[in-house]
Amino acid sequence: MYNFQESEEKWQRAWQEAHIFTPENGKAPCAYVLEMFPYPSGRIHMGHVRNYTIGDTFARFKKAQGYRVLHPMGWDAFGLPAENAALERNVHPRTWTYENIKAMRLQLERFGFSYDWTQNIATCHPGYYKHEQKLFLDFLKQGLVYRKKATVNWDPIEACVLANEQVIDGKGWRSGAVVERRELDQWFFKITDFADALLQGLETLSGWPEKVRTMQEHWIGRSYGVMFHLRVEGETEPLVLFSTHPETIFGASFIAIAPHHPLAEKLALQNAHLEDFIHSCNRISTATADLETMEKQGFSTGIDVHHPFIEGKTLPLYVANFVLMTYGTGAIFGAPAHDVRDFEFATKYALPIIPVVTGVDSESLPYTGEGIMINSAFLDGKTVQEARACIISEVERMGIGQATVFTRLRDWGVSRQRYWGCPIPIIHCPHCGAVPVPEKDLPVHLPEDVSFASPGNPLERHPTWKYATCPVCGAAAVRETDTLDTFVDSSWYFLRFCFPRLESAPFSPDAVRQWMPVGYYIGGVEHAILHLLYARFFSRALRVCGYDVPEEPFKALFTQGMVCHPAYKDKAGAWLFPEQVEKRGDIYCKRSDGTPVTVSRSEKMSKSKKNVVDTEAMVRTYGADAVRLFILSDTPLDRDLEWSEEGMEGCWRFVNRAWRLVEQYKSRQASLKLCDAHAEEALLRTLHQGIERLTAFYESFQFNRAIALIRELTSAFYAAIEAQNVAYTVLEEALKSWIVLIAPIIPHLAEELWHVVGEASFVTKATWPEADPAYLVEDTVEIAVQVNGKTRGIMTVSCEASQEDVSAMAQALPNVASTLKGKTIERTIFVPQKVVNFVCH
RNA sequence: GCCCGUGUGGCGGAAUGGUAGACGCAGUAGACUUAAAAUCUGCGAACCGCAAGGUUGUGGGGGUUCGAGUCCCUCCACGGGCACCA
Repeated sequence: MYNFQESEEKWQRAWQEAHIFTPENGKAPCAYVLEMFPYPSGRIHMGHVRNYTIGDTFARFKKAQGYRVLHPMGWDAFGLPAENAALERNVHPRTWTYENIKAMRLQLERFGFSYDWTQNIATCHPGYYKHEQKLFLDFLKQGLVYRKKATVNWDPIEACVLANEQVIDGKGWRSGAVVERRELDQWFFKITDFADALLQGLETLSGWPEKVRTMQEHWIGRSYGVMFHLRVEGETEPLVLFSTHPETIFGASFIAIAPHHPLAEKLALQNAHLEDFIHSCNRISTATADLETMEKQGFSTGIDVHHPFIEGKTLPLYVANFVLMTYGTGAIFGAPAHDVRDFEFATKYALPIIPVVTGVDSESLPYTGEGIMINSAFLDGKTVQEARACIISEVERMGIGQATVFTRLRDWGVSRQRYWGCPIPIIHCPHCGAVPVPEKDLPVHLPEDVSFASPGNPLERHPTWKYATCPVCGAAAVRETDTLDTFVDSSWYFLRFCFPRLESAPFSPDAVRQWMPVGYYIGGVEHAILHLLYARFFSRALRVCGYDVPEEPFKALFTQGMVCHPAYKDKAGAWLFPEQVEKRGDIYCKRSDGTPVTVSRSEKMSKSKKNVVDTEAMVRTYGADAVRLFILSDTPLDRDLEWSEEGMEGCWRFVNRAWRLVEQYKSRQASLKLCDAHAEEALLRTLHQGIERLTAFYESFQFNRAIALIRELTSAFYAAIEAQNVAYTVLEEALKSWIVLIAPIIPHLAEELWHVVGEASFVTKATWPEADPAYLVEDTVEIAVQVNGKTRGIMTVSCEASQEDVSAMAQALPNVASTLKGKTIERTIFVPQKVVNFVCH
């Protein structure tokens, strides 16, 4: 019986003691395999296990293939949960975080992942964030960081800023206080400067899933249109509009501006009703939800705006809640006949609806398709496309505007009014303004002695920390008390991970040149936009600062699906853990009292629904290898995986079966002397064809298919041992290849077996077997015989067989002959080694 | 609303336009055992048939092709992303 506990512990210790996972020097090609590093929440969940098993299997495969592999691990250690823990349990965020790191590292070590734990990084360590502060200052020097007032969600009770997600129905998630809009000075990264580059870069990322590229494309969101200005009655300043459909301008029946448009705010000074209206829009726009059901509302200002192309015509000016200040110019013209949103608004306020494209009756409004222009003066008779080009050149000729491209992407606000993050290295001087902390004074350390007893940012309230002198003029000044968004930490960690590292610089240029870009990046699809976009921005920004890093940090990306399980609820409606439930016959019952339980469909494991499986308990019961095997079996990695206890047990059985195979071989070795040349060749064929296909499956991350094939190989070996017709010398060599092939997935067992077959070194250092081409070509092949495309028989023929021979043989098959009887063959389709098809009537 | 993805046995899934259902789970029969567990071997889409074999079958409908799970059109269901984006 295989003692997995003993074996797994033994080999994990041996690997670490031998520093087997530290990248070696040498000339071999490099492979940088990286999994998205975890937030140290305290527990490893199945999602982590899936993520890291995928990466580890691939890293081990590449190592066996002779690559120098960099496969690092670390901790994305700053973040809000640490502060919440401080509030709830009166424990320091640092203590909480490092304790979690310790606990999670122990859990990860039990899986035997090929990390060099001596090279572990936590982003909350000053040795990490001091470099981040340096990068911030580099960005500042290059004008990639700026400060501006921005609107935030302010919780008046907690005295802090809330993320949009923390605002529920316009109230703070914790305090329940009505959230206010406040204008605060905040730091921004100029990601919009790179909108074009980030968009174009996507086209080069052939190793990324199409889906992720599309999501980023939409997130950046380009609109091609025209920006032009109009004269507003009674105003000296013109009003600037943006439109992607300028050709519908002759169908315009109103102008609408955003509630926070400067003109709206100016008008509100003299109009209390308008002020009220703007105020009512505020309340709603802070609450993120329910935009969909929100009713369109407008406030008629009574002011006229002059139509740009129709002399003497004016359009009424509205302030409307559906116009966003954050997109375009915050002002639009409404063409109700050809825009769903404008149509709804015009209907509500009884504004004219003027069709300007043919083929439209009142039923089909609003119409947004192609057609011929009407009611549009000089555009009449043109197609929509032609009209668009025409009106843009007309706008430019008249000097009232120009063709413009707008992006949806906003600059990245990185200020967080939080303690547990990287301090922003800035000193605010009453005379010199915002002054960078000199590099020699880095890092700006987070103070240890902070209190969470009262609301607000502890850095703000600290008795001494924020007081400093201005590095320029020496005057009394205060430190920036905001810290950086944690997404900044994860935007460059993969550069710091490059080995060997420097203490004196954020990353070593030599190491980066050697390892970057990350060859294989593996993680959850939930990071498809923010993290991956920010990291791509960082690379480009670093280049602007003179760092030699590749433009695209991740060459190939693999996004794994979620780990799912049904959720259970008892009669009282309380969630139950899977182990509290058992199946009796066809119904699910509570284990404790047998009462029936309702079962939901399988969904993402989450603590709140208790549909979680404890990773430690699984390792204890089945061993790391069996869990690794299960989590890679059956389901392709980009799909959601359904956890099943039965499947888990099946994998445990396979681990034991693999162990018994070698045991059985050893016990029968002495009697394996007779050799049947045919049987031997057949086994070697199976093996070498297996090597060929398996290598391709590993390479393309099709681990589910790799495992199916490994099982087939295993069965073939069992059959050979049972038949006793292959000499042990041949069999043993074949078994050794097989052990190397299974090692990336179940490394502990493989090490153990490697040892049993008499090898002294590590299988983890063994070389990947190569398929012998001699065994890959077959003499004969099975081909299908079809009549009118329907398969009527199968026969084995020589690979080189001619069409004539194959046809003759095929027609002689009894079943084929009877089907063909009385029919005339019109055509014979022959695809060598595949099929012969008789077309007849 | 827009964009993307998925749809194959009881279940997870496999299949360069060429034998649909590899491999696993659950099931079932047999071997071993006093018995059970474990293990090993076999069977297994549905319908008709004693069998040989036949018919149907990859969400629905249509098309291209000698041949379609695979390509094209269309509809439906589910999942995900974005969303008053001008």
